[in-house]
Amino acid sequence: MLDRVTGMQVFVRVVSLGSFSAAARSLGLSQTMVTKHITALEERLGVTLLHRTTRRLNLTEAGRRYLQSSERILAEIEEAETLAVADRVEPRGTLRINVPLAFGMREIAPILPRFAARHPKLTVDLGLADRMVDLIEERWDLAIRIGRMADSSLVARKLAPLRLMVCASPAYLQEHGTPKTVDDLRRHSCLGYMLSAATSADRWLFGKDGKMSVPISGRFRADNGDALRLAALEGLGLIYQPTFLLADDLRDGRLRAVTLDKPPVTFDGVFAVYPAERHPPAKVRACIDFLVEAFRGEPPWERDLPGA
Amino acid sequence: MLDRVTGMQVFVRVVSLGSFSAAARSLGLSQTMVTKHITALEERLGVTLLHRTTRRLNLTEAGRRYLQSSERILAEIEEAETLAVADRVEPRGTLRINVPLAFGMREIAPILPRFAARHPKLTVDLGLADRMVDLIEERWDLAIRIGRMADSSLVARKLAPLRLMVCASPAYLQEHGTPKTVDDLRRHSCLGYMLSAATSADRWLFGKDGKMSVPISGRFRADNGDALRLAALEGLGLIYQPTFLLADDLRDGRLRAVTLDKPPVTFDGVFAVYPAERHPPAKVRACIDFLVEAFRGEPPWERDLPGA
DNA sequence: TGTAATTACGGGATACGTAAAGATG
DNA sequence: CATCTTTACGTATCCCGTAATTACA
Repeated sequence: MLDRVTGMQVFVRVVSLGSFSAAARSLGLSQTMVTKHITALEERLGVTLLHRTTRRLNLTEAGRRYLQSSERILAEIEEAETLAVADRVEPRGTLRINVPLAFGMREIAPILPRFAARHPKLTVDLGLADRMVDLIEERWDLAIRIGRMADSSLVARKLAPLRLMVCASPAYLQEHGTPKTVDDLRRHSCLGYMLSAATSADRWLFGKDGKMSVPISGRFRADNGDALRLAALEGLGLIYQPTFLLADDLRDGRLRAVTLDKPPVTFDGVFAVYPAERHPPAKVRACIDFLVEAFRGEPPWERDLPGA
Repeated sequence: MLDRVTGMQVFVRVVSLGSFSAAARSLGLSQTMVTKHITALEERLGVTLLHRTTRRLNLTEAGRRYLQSSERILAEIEEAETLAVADRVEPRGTLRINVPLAFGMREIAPILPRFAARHPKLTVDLGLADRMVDLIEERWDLAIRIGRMADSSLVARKLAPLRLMVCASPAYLQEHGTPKTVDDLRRHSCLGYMLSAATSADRWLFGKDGKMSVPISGRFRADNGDALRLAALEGLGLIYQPTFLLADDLRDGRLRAVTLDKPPVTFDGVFAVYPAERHPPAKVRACIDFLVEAFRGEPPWERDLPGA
């Protein structure tokens, strides 16, 4: 069957130009196809749309009605497609981005408004949550994930490297001593992070790919890095967290880095992840580009970092 | 390229059923084609419409927007096609019918309101004019033509036979005598009709197909049969006109039929003509059927007709 | 492991243009 | 007779379903 939309386009053009051949030339079609489109349309509808001789064209009443409908419908199709195309060209609509709480508050929230300001037609929804969200189910366009990537239905793009450090408050170290090896950790209070697979609440991982796993114990656990940080500031124990979380306190001396005999686990880094689709919308690509740019080179939280 | 409208239909169905295969079953398509329609749509737009795994479907933002557009567009297409189809099923809109003045006033105007009353959605425009109108150019849906058909771009349907008669007022015949042969007409005042090809203003035609042509002369001509009739009533001469024009006067004795040695010209009859199109609208077909029915058998103007 | 979406592939329908015919003013 | 629409006809395209493949819960 001949495409109905094409049929409408041909019909509208024929009427506006008043001639089959003019429409054919104008549309880059053969006269043959113009005839066929019109007759197919009439056949489909069971109605004559145009009285035609070789010299004159006259719309029937049905033709006039159908012409109006066609013009409206074609305009709406074009509008619909324009809207869709706009999506891949210019950031617009709503960008829903999900970010872990601690990293989000420190590194994303301060700079994201600049991104929003850059794209007037875009609304940004920033979700701060440490739990593992289902991007598709909850309709997040984008998320930032810390650590190692697993989900295969997502595309990940690295935004920055990530380092973990063990540290504690000067008061704690003074009182309990400074551990020198990962084995020493067994005799310390270690504030466990309850969420991440890499730093489970009762084990800390060290070495490349976290091959060395050390059981830990402590009197305080949380599923939130900042809560652990506050506990450490109070001298409750050692924490083992990414540098972005610790940087301020290290620089100000409220926390002190602890160097052990094994290097920290190597995480892959900070990633932007989004649903694997053939055509990610412009807003997603633009935001990722923005973030990559913002964290290019040495990430801000690594600058002038004392200790290990 | 895959039909865009079909694509929209598939897309809408997929979303409403939440599954490609369900949509395929529901539409009588293969899963294959559902996939292809959706991906073709996405390819065309350059935008992902659906996040999909084998278990779940989730609209993207662009998909939600396009869904709304699609639903509206499909509804409008259906409405447009329904309107067009209604045209061929039920008389509706405006029927513009053009009828010769004399015949129209006598035979059509009295019965056409019944036709209009029968079709509530129909508006009837009755045009009474003897001049030869261009149906297509002036947008007449239908015309009634008296005599012989010529125009090939029109379809003609016979409504009734047509007879011509020569007659005059009793006073005229008393004063000038009654002609017995067509040759006698040369010595009479013949009131010429200026319009019809069959009865040209200076010739009267007799015999089958009008093979016998008789030159005439008279002191009064008109392009309107009724004007000639009134002249004849005043005794100005003979007239040679269709019986429907003369019937009343013959019955009342104001005119008297004249029988000559040659039969009147055989006209084809009274015809309904309409533009030759493959799909005449219902209003045209209904009106013709109505007229055929009204004039079925012996036409009203031939009943109880005295004279030849 | 079973169901759903996607890809591979072959056959048949058809959209398209060239060229010739028919129509019109 | 020049121009425009329509028909005839051959071809390359692509639309479609079957079947195999991949992905997911």
